Amino acid sequence: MAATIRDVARQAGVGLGTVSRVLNNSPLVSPVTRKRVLDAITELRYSPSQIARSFASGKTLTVSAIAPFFTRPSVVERLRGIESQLTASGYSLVVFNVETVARRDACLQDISRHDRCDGVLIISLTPREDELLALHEAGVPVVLIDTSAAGMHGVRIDDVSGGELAVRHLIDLGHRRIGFVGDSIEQARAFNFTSSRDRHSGYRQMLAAAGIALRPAYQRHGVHDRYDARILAHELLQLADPPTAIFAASDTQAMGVLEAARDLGRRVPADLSIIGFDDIDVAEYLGLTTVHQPLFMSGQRGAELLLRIIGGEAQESPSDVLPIELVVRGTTAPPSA
Amino acid sequence: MAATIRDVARQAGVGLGTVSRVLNNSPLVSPVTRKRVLDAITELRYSPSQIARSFASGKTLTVSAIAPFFTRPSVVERLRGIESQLTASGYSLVVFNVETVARRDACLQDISRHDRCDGVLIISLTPREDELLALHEAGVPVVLIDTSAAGMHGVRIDDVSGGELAVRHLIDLGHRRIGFVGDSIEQARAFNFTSSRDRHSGYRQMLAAAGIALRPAYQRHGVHDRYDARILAHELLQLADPPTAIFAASDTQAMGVLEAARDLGRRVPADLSIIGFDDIDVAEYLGLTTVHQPLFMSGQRGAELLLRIIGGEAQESPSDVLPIELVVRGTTAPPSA
DNA sequence: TGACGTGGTGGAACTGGTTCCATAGTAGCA
DNA sequence: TGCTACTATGGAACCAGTTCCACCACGTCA
Repeated sequence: MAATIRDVARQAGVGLGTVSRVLNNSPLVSPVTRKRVLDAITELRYSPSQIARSFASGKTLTVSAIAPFFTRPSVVERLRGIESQLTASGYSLVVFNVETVARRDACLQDISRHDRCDGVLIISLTPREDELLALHEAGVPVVLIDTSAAGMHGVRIDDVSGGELAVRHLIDLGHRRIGFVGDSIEQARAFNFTSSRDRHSGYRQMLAAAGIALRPAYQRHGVHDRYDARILAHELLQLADPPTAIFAASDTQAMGVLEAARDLGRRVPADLSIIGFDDIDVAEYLGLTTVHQPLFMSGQRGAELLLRIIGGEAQESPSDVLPIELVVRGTTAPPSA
Repeated sequence: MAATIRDVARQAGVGLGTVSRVLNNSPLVSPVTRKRVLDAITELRYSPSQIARSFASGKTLTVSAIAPFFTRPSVVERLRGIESQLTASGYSLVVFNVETVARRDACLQDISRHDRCDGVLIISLTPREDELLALHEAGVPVVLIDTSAAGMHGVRIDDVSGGELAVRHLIDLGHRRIGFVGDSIEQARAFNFTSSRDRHSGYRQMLAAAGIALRPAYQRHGVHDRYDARILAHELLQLADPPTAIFAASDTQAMGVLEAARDLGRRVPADLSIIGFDDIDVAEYLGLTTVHQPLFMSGQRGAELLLRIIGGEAQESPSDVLPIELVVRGTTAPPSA
């Protein structure tokens, strides 16, 4: 059917190796021969088979990304960063969406067996001990984004500091009664998510540093979405002694808190201050005060790092920590009276 | 290094073909032999090379999706539908993000040459005549999502009817001065987007049907994002005789219109009614009246259709039209006075 | 003049599966 | 008992590239 490299060789009156050399831009071809080959390629409308190429060379020019909940704006933004970096380097991106624990485990196991990609990017999911071992044994280059693990390369932020940053902002404004809304502990454990957990640590540490007692009733955990966050915030706001400020572990959850405030007629920020985390696209639209993290860049850097590892460049610093920044908008203010 | 099928054959004391048959669940293997082979596989920790498999069989078990502006919530939702359907069928998804016209053209050209995937899903981008020809010639199965083209399979909605539906709602409420904010005509032409154009047609037809004269000043076009939509809405609202209602060609653009109303102190819906299109996730959050289209399902159906085509099942009906629905929320009301 | 190096070239061997043909074994049947 | 038919099996050929070794021609240098 389609022309093969042998057809081209015959047509051009040269050997197989020469055509291969032309295809791979080897300098060891004389200009005259090169032209003859190129002419034959054009004439036969030849296009090399990528699969045969991968098969013979062992390189697939493909990278996999494993991402939980693909629809979360923060994840999408990271994927966009990954895609931009990969296509710039001629690599393709295969995407795996993880929405259940079973699939999470299946994906992480599969990597170790697949030879379908040259490397893997794992977003927000932290491999467990046994999985780390399997990955190491399989020898597949892996870069973690938004997490880290012993002996693994990664690109992340300091979530504990981020939590501290958010809570310090609230304390600086004069708040003492500060609530927290974050991910369900069971879900986080099942998927092995760490960001909400770490931001929560930051929350606790900063309160402790300010001499504010921790109140268990002020700390709520639920599924990472607007709906659960809204319910949790309802609970917080209906306490006898409700918080005057709430730190949500993500902007998505902050949106749920905003809804709850609206439901209960609390004015934001007059009656209630709200701060989120991530600085996703709609945060600006909603005027949400939040902690900005470079999402697009995390994907870009992660992909770049992975490609360097694939290319055989040894990386001294295993983990890249990106800067975060407080973005004050309209949902935080000093507590009223 | 890793065990090959020949190692397994030797270990199990059987022939190559038998191992291959076991791997492919052929019934032509006796239970005893099958067990021997499976034991050898376990013992050698053998895992078949996917690439070699693709190479030999010509099937890649991979599907490509070409999507413009990956970050748009509507596109993400479609991709999620695609991914869910594909993984359920054991296929992988390679994603190509298109953000420039050059990349659009490159992607569409590449498909015809690549043998890297078994089929292609194209989201929102309509191939041109010459591209259609090339695709046809290449013989790659293609399914279009959110568009259609002569002789191509597709999954879409009726955007003209959608535009009519939105505008009829406004007319029914008593509006006569109705503005439109949609995609820039140049950009739409360059990418060959059609949805905003068709929704605009629906707008014009419904106004004509209601005997309302078209006013060029009421129809504005800009880049498909919040920022441009905000500026365009500003222009509309500052006309001497401003519209009492605005139909935005997408929810994203409706968000820009909402911002403009806020900027200028117009109350929504008292002073200004706003209707969007798509019913993306935040539309509910914002209480935006809009035209709902089944985004997730469009991806799912498109992938399903593509897999059937790849499987060799002839499809009689080339184009699948999904239902749309008016969702009335809080941003539309009768005009005041 | 002969030894040596080097740029340019051809082609066999190899990658790890699938496919298909040949063949052995065995049951069914007249 | 011999013929047929069908199951179970082995293994060569094949997919389309890359890689590497052998080799030639030609210039350089002692």
